[in-house]
Amino acid sequence: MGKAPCCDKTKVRRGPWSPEEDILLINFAQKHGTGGNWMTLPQKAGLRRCGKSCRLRWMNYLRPDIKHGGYTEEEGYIISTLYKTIGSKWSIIASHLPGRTDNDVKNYWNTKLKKKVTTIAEDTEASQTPTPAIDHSIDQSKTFISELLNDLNEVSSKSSPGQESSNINIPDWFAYENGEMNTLLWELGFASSSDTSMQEIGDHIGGDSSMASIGSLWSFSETMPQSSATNELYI
DNA sequence: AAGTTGGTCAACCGCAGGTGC
DNA sequence: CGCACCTGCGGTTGACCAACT
Repeated sequence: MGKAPCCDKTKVRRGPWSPEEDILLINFAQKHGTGGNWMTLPQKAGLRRCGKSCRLRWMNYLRPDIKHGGYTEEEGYIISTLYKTIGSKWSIIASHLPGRTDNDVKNYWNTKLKKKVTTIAEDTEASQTPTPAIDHSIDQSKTFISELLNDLNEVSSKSSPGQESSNINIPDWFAYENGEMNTLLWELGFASSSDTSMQEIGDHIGGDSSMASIGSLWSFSETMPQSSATNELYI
């Protein structure tokens, strides 16, 4: 048995939203919030739209905290780095960029960054010299890594409940001494210099850069498409 | 000036996962 | 436990616009 469609497509409006429709949705959201049922919202709000369409319009465009366009170099860098690290998990990537939506981030990557990154990769390959990363403060890098680890740990715990860290294959990079790790972090642009240590990062994360947290990260990363560059995936 | 091409981005589609009955 | 419904997500499409020929 096929899945029932979410709405009758012959009875709902489709395509671009008119200003009038936007106003109806905004007014309804301001009065009643959007926490209820999206499927019944259109009727209550007086909209001839599918609930999914209303949700998408609100989440991606009408929310008051949304930023449109004007991506900074910093944001572009974060998107590129996260994409290399976790792949097309747009919602996770967007959660690291206040005011940005998954759709917006995805569009920005597909239309601008993908080409840029490909070009840089080709240039780098041609010249055999690493492309210098954008300069970041150590604090920014630590915060960034800490948040990323939290997110990945959360996803990992959901995707493989009960998995013991002892059963996890520890990647090569984990065996790195601080020196190699520093270099790796620097190469990936997580640090502005080579003086960020795993201990510092561990302290920042909460005094625990142990096998368990790193291991859960690895168990998560095992489900990810592997990068051709061996050191890109594992942070 | 008209036609073509390429870039951008809002919106749609289908699927997966969560939840309640 | 199985089903139906709802939400969220990622991939894709298509309309619009600017740049180019």
